[in-house]
Amino acid sequence: MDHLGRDFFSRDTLTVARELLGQRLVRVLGDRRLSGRIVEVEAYVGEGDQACHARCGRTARNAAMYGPPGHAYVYLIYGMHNCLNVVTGREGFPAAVLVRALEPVEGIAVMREKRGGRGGSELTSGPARLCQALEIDRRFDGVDLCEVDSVLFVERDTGVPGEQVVKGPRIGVRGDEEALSAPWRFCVRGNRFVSR
DNA sequence: GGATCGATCGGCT
DNA sequence: GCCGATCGATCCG
Repeated sequence: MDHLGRDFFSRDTLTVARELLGQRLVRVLGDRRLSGRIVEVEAYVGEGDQACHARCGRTARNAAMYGPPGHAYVYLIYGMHNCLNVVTGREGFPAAVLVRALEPVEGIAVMREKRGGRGGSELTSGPARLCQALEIDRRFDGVDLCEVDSVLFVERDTGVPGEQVVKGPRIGVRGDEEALSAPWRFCVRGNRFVSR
C-alpha cells in the first residue's frame, strides 16, 4: 500500500479533509502496526477561522500549522488529552485537518490495552481516544508524516464514495456565526466509529 | 439512549 | 488567573 505524500496534503484543506475519509492512519510501534480507516475529520482553515487555533496568530503551540503540509500538529487540550491534526495547504498558511475518529483495522488488541481495556466503538471514536489508542502525543508535534521511515503516516486505502460522505458543522467549537455554521466536519454515513 | 458535570493543567484571548 | 477542537462517570428515563 502506498504512503500518501506531500502532494496529497498540499492541496486545499477542505479537499484534503474530504479525501482523508477512508484512508488509513498507521502508527508503527516497534515491530507492530496499529492502524485504522479515517471515518471522521474536521477542517480548520487560517487565522480568519474563529474556531482555528491560529485565530490569534502564530504561537509556540500552533507553530506546526504554519509549517509545511504533511506534517503533524499535535496539541494538548483540557490539560490531559492529545489531539492529532494533519497540516494542509501551503507552507506559511495555518490550516490543518483534525482526525476525530478511526475504524480500527490492525493491532486492535494493543489499542485496547492502551485504552485501559475499553473496546468496540470506545476504542478510537474521538480525537483524544484515537491518540491514546495509537500512542500519539506531543512528541509527534511537527513530525513529517511523508518521510519514508516515519512511524506515523497515512496510507492509501479504499476511500469513501461521495454518497457516503456526511458534511456538517464542527463539534465543540466556539467562535462567530461563520465558525459555528461552516460545514467543515466530514464523516462516513452510518459508520459506528464516528464520534457522538 | 441522552444529558450533565467534574477532572486537570498548559498556553494564553 | 482563566479556559479549552474532550473524556468518562453518573444520573435520569
